[in-house]
Amino acid sequence: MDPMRADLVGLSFATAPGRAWYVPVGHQQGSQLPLEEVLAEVRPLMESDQLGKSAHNANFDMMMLANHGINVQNVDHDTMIAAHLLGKTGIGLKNLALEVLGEEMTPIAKLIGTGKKQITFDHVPIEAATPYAAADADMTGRLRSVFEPQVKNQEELTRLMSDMELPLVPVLVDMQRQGIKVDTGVLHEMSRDLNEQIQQVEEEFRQTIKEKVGGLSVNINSPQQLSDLLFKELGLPHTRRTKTGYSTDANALQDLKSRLTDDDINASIEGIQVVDQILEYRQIAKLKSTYVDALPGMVNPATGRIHTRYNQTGSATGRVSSSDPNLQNIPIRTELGRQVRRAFIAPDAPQWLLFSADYSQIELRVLAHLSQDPGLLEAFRKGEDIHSATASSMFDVPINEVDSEMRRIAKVLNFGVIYGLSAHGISQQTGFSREEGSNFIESYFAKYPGISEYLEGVKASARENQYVETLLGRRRSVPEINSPNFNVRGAAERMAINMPIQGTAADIMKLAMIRVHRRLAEESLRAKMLLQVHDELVFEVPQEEMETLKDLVFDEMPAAMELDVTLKVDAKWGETWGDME
DNA sequence: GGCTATTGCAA
DNA sequence: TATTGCAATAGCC
Repeated sequence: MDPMRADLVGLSFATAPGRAWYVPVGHQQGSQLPLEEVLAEVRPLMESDQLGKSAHNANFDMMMLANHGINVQNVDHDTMIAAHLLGKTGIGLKNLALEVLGEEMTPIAKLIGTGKKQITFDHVPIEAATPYAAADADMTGRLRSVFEPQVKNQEELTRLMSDMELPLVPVLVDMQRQGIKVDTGVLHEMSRDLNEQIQQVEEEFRQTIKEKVGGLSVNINSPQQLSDLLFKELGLPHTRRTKTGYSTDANALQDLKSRLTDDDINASIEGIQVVDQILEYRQIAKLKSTYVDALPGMVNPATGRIHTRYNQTGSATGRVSSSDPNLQNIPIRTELGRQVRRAFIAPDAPQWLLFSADYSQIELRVLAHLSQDPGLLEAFRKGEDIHSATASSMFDVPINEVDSEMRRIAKVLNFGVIYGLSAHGISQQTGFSREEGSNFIESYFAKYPGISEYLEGVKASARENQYVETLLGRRRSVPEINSPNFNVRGAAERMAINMPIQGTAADIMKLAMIRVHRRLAEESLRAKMLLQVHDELVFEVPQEEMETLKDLVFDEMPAAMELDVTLKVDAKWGETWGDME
């Protein structure tokens, strides 16, 4: 087999961890395949890859083969991207085959088994694997022939495909392969500390509830059991209903607490104590189970790094998502949480550092451009703090007389407008009444009439077309926009409002990543792009390249898209992701 | 073990 | 009863 054969088209089949097999697209079930030949060549390369069996997706393998001079194109992934652009969100090859082609495909589980007896795919005998590989190849080929013309039919989608999604693939793969270094010592130490704290809080919790429940055990991790405890045993005032009981989430518990504090009749030292203990337990337990204890197990022993997976076809708005682990939701807002970020480190500090560049208020800038609201545009052009500027307008005071409460409220409105605000949402976020929430919205739109008109326009267009789109024409279908059901329609309207804003911001970031990646290569820098967190890019960089990298991202990120407001980029750097300035 | 519900972390 | 994600635990089948 000639490794550079142009018609060897890569196709991921059965992603056992770190293992994908490649067969030419278009082969049908039962046809003769040169699978043995392909495997003979590809398998040793995969076995020898330094990252070994670390969990990765097909593109990871594709690029690995490309690095070894095998000219593969991952048509499987390309087809999924096309399907995604066409609005087929969140479904894989098997579902697409069923939905689009009416073909039922046998799940891999049938071949490799499940549970303890499960084997990885590279141990499946070749005779057994061949028909499955052929089925994947066949379906992918047929799906491509369905989707390709549909994409070509729409100029915007063709451009998104050729100028954005396809060039982004190798960027994401490089980031996945590079990984980020993690100091597991920091995490192990934290785990011990948190364990003690958890034991202590749980013990206090048991003491507090002992008299009420006697010998009965309450699992503090079970919302159902907590609901019974708080609202049946302790008789506390009800929170909002869920399907299984009363809500015990942090919001509900905070509300409950304030009612227990304010209301003399319900005054309950014991109740307040239990609620506080649950809240504290939850905070620590969440951190420990989701991050502190989980992350060390995700470090690849060969690289000492965590290699997240980036999903290019996972979201309805065009965002990239991250999994295994998700590095887009590592804590930062509390000091305890930020400590987790400190475990993400530069290699060989201080010769190397981590560097982070983020778009400042990208979604509000996008909104200013899309809505052309004069007030919002002007505020950005003046370079003002946007929430203070909004507060200044809303409350009719000079910007230097805006106090923190006014700014807080304005900030809620600015965020709210991106999410499709409601009077109720605003009241929840601000702590004011629904009535006052409604008044805030009214004065907000009075000052930003362009935003109001824009939102009405988006909704009208959505009702007409059943879809909304970003500035570059990425679409999201919103069929329920015309639902007679108030709740269903309302939800669709909020999605319709949010998608063009969030999606345009996501498009900008994708273009920026392609530009920055290209420049890093062109200038042969050792700096590497590691993470994307929606509006932020994280790099590792040798100190002597720091200034170059800074100039580079300040050049490329704002230039990703030309809007009527400039795209501002902030940067910070340090030895860990947790302490940067 | 697969599925749903609840909860909570990020932008 | 604000948008987009991913993931942990409980609890059911």
